[in-house]
Amino acid sequence: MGNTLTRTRVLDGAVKLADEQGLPALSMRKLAAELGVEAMSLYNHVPSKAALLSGMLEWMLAALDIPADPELTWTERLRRGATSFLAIHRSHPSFIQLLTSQHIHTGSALAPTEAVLRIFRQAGFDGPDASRAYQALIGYVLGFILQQDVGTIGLTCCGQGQACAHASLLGSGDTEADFQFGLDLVLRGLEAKLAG
Amino acid sequence: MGNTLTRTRVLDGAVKLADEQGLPALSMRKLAAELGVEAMSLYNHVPSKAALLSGMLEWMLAALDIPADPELTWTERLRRGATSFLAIHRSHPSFIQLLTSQHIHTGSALAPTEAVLRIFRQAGFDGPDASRAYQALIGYVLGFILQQDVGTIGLTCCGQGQACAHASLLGSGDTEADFQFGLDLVLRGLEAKLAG
DNA sequence: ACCTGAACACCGTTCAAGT
DNA sequence: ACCTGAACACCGTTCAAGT
Repeated sequence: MGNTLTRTRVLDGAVKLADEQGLPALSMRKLAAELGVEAMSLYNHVPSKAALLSGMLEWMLAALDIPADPELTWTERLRRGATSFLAIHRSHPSFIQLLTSQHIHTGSALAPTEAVLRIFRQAGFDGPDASRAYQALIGYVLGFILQQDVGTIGLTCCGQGQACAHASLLGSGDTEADFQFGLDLVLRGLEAKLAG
Repeated sequence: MGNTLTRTRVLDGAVKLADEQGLPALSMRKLAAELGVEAMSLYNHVPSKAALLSGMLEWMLAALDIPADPELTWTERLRRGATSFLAIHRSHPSFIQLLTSQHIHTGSALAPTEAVLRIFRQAGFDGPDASRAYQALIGYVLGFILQQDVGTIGLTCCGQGQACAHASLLGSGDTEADFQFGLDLVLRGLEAKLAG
């Protein structure tokens, strides 16, 4: 039968479990049960839980698409890359938490960074400025996503007796438009930096 | 003797332990031992570990200073607020992780948000735009800090056999300057939005 | 080579008992 | 009112034993 336990089957199951029940609910024992196997069997395909989490992150990063197409302007390429990043977060809510807790140094994690830096260099940013441009862009993208989970959720309730006008204040409803607003801000700012 | 266990003493100890050994090392049992007490004694002053973590976050947020001084330009007030935020992260490495994992809805968490929104409204941003300006600014600040822990650390090593030029590529050494670079980008972008 | 089950050293938390 | 100790339901992981 095709039910042999394998590394990809373990990763698939782990991502599925995290997607459905959240990252805190993911334990080796629960994952094993979900796969109809004993907890210790997992260790034949993954050396530790940390390695499992890193594997899940790589699994998700595989969907990241940063176009290198020279027909597109550099801002357009970055805009699409950022949007692809946001899409991963939408499909896998644990994405950001994995990204910020798992330190991976494999090619699959470095490739995206190099791709973005390459775009900045081609656009005309020199060494240090390419690095800073990278930090500004990724900073915004990362932070915006983080806020959706923190800010918005955390602020749906109010202290004291005041009514809750805050939930609507932040996140105007159209998250996609909110995201593009700030993305535009950063990209235009970088364009201006390049011209001036 | 002044060794009576108290909520503030518990919070002080928890922050200290997290500062020194990292958030993952903070357990109710270890914290109790540090305070020379049994684990269950903590529950007389804090209802749960989640409440302890929220308490720690409020503890840290108390140091956040967002000036309201009308003598300062709105960009200067925001710049100082953002810098104060970064300073908290410097003193307490767990700050961001607590902020993104603990959903608090007390006044101490809402006050900073309202302060920033007030500054944007006074600057001339109307409802939805104030919200988006807020998201863009906080997004950058949050994301930049996150990167320091992720990006930089995660990328100090390289895949394959290529030498490690990446560590120096990102984070040009002067983190403060790197931070101000992107902060400037966002604030100038918002200024332009207001004028145009 | 892969799976299993018992075991170890941890967790947060409940509950009954002490003062 | 506050502290304690045993206990419960979990963790990740080691190790010896099975196939």
